[in-house]
Amino acid sequence: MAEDTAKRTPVRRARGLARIEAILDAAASELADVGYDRTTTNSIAARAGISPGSLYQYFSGKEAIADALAERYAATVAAKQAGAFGVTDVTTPELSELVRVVVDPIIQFNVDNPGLLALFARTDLPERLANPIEPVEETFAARLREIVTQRNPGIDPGELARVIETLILMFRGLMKGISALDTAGRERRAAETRAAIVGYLAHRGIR
Amino acid sequence: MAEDTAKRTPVRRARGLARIEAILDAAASELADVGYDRTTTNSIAARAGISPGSLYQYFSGKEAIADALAERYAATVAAKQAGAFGVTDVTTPELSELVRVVVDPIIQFNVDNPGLLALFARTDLPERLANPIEPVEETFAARLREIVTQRNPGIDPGELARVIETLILMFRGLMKGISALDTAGRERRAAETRAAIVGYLAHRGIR
Amino acid sequence: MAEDTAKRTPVRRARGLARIEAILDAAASELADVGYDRTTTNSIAARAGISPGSLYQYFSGKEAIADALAERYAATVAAKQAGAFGVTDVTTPELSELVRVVVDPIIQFNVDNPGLLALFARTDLPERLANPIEPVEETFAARLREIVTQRNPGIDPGELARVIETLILMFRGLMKGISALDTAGRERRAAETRAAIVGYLAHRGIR
Amino acid sequence: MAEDTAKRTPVRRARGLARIEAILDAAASELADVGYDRTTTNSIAARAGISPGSLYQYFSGKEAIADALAERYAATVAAKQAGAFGVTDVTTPELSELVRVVVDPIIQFNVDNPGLLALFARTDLPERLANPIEPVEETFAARLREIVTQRNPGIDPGELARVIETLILMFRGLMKGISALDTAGRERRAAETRAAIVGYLAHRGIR
DNA sequence: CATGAATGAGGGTTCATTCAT
DNA sequence: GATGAATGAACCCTCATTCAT
Repeated sequence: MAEDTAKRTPVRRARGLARIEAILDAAASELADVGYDRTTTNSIAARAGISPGSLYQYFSGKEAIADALAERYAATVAAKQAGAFGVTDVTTPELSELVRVVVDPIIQFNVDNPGLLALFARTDLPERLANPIEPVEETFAARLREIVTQRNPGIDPGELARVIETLILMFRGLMKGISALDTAGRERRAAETRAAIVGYLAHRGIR
Repeated sequence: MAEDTAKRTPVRRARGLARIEAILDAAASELADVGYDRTTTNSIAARAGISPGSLYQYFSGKEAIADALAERYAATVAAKQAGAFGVTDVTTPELSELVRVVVDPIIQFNVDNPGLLALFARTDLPERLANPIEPVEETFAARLREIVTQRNPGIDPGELARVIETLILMFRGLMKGISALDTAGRERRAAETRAAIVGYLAHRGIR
Repeated sequence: MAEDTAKRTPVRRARGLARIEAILDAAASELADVGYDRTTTNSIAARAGISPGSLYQYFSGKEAIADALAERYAATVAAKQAGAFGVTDVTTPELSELVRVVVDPIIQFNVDNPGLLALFARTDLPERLANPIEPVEETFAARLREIVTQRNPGIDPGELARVIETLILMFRGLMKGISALDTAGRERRAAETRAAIVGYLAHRGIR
Repeated sequence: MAEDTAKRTPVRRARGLARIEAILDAAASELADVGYDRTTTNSIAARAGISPGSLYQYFSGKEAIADALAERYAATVAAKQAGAFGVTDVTTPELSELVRVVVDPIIQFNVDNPGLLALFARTDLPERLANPIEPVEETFAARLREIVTQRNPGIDPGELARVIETLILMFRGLMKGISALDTAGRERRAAETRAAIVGYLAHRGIR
């Protein structure tokens, strides 16, 4: 996508990157507002302040925009995770404290990026094709897997997989509409989300 | 839409009702397969074995079909709930036992009606308009509210509302894709769902 | 394409067939006027007096229209050939007389169907895919092959193939723009076409 | 377009001319590959190694490129013809020998310039506008006219015109796809082309 | 009532051409 | 001059809805 970017003048490259970001921002907004199917390339272009044709200068089509947005989400999450996790002692803290540290940034990310959930809700993908948004959650899932394994050394791999999947599904559900809430509402939702996760894990005997 | 149904001959009315059911069945299948946006009125008609024109004899449009399907789901759930709940002692059982009795029929309903979730996932609705599917969950929510109130008499109404909402959202997330699983997979998912609900409630101090 | 046509009422079927003919007529006109690439589905629809959407009731797309038109040409040519050839003694007549009898109907067909040539001139087909119009010429080529073989029993198959190909290519070239000529011009062009064919064959030693 | 070329420095002019040649080369290749309609100005620019904007520095548009290419073909053909014809005695040789000497360079030119035929095949021109490629053939036609007149002094002008036109049309048809053939195939095609021309002329009573 | 052909606005996308840099 | 991003009209096609039969 950006292999020969270096050949261009810095100013051009900068403008191109800004355009790409603007398009992805516009796409994210549209996704949040009307979902994937009703997000049109023309509406993305309009929202990004460019013409329909220009959009195709940067992306090969609607799907490519979704892919790039998914990638951008994944990169941002990875960066956020690195920051939040890197400094944290994983084995010592209480479960509820750990959940707060690990989960809160993810919640915040969902609040900040209401388009994210729309990508998970895509209904136009044949079953056999992975939804390109999956890597976003995989970043999260991988970290969870690591933490749970470190704290529960003997855990059965199949059980681990089930637990992670359950956490992801619960989490997705609980993030629904969180961006539309006011600050107090979001904090309440975040508290319930933490409670649900801690409660589930505790009940499951996972520390 | 059906106000003057009584004027028609019984046989006509019966045929009309059968047609309506066929249309709703077809719509549910399509919804399950491709989601709301990609469900076309023509495909519904084809699946129902009627012509596109006939479909509009019974429904004023695509939206009206979704509404009617939501209503039908609500009615079915209400009926099922009545049956499953009516005979049950609500205050005595262990939480985990109660959850099994209350939640399992709902899980089964989701398994049997994969179109249901597609209605919750609609992205084409302006925020201010309630999703017509909500009544389905309201049926469930009302019963949950009743049970929780009976078992936890002094509970704060605001807290109650938050708990119910959280349960609903978790539940929705956990039902995602359950119809596509095999029997063993469904049972595992059901077990995790129960664990999540029980764990959340227990952690919340709700019995 | 028309497998279950019989199920429809006769009047509907008749109208459908008329529409198909109208679309093919319109397509042929457009092809003759502006060529394949510049023939648009919308212009075909407009010329056929229908809406763009209606066109797709009868054909799956632009390519399918070209295919159907090619088929219709092939069928018409086959019918014409049968009539002109069936009653003719092939071995006895002078070459020039035979050419007149065999070639004139083909010339007339090209005059009557200026869209035909546009199909041969398509530039959008990957080499490996046969142009769907080929069968039209194949009908002609097959008859030529038969005649030449009967009159020149010992002819080498490779030479035969080369001769037929050459005749076809010459012929295509000579039909260019014939529809735009007036009656006298057409007759002159036909005369030259016959002369070219007879001359080539005679020079080649083929009787 | 190039009126004030003289004002520029020689080096600039030279670079400009090189650019023009590069653009015409690129256009010819594209024409050969995909035909006129599917040849895009952007693909020409890319193939010429310049930007789309630069292309418009040298040509006012797609049509102008086709015109210039036609002119270049015409000039090249004229030069080639001069060379091949200048040294030849036109009245003495056998017809078949003369045809070989006159026609072979033209065939070779078509082999070497597969884009040429694509210009003749343009379908986007209103009837009233002459195809700008015609001058190419006119060069050829003029020489043919001259030769035929010299060898057949009393020929009727109308008949002469008809013969020349017929030769051109046959020839065009026979050049179709010749570039795609291997060496042996090309020689066979050339032989048939000569046979067709000789045969036609002989049958027509033209020596 | 049922039918299914007809409609036409709008979707994703391309490309000849323009213009700020 | 050269660049290549930007433009927007037009392309092929879909689908919710209507209407003549």
